[in-house]
Amino acid sequence: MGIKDRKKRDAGKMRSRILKAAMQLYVKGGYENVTLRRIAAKIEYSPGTIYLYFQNKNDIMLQLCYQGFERFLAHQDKLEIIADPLERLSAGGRYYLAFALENPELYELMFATKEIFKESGPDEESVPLRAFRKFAENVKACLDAGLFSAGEVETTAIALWATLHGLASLLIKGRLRFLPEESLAEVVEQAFAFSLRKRGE
Amino acid sequence: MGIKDRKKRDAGKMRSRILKAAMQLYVKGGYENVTLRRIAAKIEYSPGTIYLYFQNKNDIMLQLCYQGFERFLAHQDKLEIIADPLERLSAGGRYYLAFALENPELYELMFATKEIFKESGPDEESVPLRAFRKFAENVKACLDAGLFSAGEVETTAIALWATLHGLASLLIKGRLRFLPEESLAEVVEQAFAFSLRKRGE
DNA sequence: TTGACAAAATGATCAATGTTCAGTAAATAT
DNA sequence: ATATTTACTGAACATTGATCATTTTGTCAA
Repeated sequence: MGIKDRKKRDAGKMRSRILKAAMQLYVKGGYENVTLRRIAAKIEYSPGTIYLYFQNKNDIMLQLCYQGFERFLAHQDKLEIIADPLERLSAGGRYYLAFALENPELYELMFATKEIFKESGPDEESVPLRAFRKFAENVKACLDAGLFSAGEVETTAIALWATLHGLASLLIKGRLRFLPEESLAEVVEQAFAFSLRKRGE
Repeated sequence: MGIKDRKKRDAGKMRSRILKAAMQLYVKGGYENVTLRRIAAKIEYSPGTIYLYFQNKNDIMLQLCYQGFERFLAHQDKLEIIADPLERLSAGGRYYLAFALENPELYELMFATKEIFKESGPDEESVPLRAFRKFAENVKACLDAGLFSAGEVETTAIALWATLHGLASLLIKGRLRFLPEESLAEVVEQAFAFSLRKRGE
C-alpha cells in the first residue's frame, strides 16, 4: 500500500503543489471543502506530509489569500492606461465588483475572514495594504482634479472602498435577493455611482 | 448515570432553553464554539435530545439570526422620535455601526453568513427585509426633504446600507487595522458622513 | 392499582475533521 | 558498507455533527 516510485524532494515545488490543490478545492466548494486529506489525495501524499511544508490549515489558507491579492493587483494594474481620473476610479469599482462576484470564495478569504490575519499588525508592506494604496491613488487623482468635495484622501478612499465592499459582500451573501434578478446589476451600478456622485449618464 | 429527577416536557420551553444556551456559546466564541454537545451539557440533556426540537445545527443558527434581527429592530424603533430626517438617518447609521461592533458575531450571522438563508427566497415578510424597509423609509424622508440629489429611494438606500455594512464588516474583520487606533472612530464617522453628503459639522 | 400505549430522552455509534508522532524508507555522507 | 540526515507514512487522538435502537417517563383506560 502506498508504494510510490519517484519523489522530488523540492520544498518549493511541494508548497506550490499543495497550494494548487488547496485552491482547486477552495474555489470549488469553499472553506469546508478544503480538507487536508483531500489535498493529500490530490497530490498523492499522506496527510502528515503537508505539515512538513505548512504549519497548519490556516497557514495554507493565508497563502491562498495572498495569491488572491496578487491576482487582484495584477488585474487592477490594467487600469493605469485610463487617463481620466473619475473614469479610472469608476472602472476600478466595476472591476472590483466583477472580481468579487467571479471569485466569491476567494474574495471572502481576502476581505472577510477574520482568523486569517489574526497575527499580522499594521504591516506596511503587506499585499492587502498595497492594494488599498493603489486604490487611494486613484481617489487622490479625483480629489486633485476637483471632483468630490475637498476632504482627506484616506477618508474618502475608505468611504468608497466600504461601499464597494458592502455591495460585493451583500451580493455574495444573498442579502440583496429581495431585488428582482433582472434589475440587480443596474441597481448595484447606480448605487456605486451614487457614492461617486456621478449624475445621470 | 444521567439520572434526572424532574423533566418539564414543554416543547416551547425546550426550544428557548436550547436557543438561550446556543446564544451564550455563540456570542462568547462564535460559530465553532456552538457545539451540540456543549449545548446539551448546558441544558443538562443528551446531544440527541436537541434533534427532537431542531432539525440540525443550521436550524438553531437560523433562529439565533432571527433573534438578532428582533433585537436590532427593537433598538432602531427608538429613532422614531428624531424629527429631522437627516439627523434621524445619521443617528441610524451610528447605531448600525455600534450594534455591529458590539455584537460582531451576531452581526455576521445576520448579514454575512451565506448558508443561513439558502432556502429562503424573496420572502416579503421576512425579518431582514422589514429592517431594510424601515431604513429605506428614513432615506425616503431625506429625499422628500430635498436632501441628496433626486434618485430612486431603493437605490439610494442600498448605497447607504452598503457603505454602513462595508464599514462594519471591514472593521470587524480587521481590514482597517492599518489605520492608527486612535483616529479609527473618527475616520469611520467621516466616511459615513461623506456618503451622507454632510459638509463639515 | 395495574397494564398498555405513546412521548421523551438517552448514549453508544458513525463518518469526517485537524493534528501529532513513532516508525519506516530513501538519500546522502563517511 | 555503514552511519546519519532527511522525507514520508499511516495509525492514532480528540472533536465534530448526526443517527437510532433502546430505555425511561408520563398518561389514561380498565
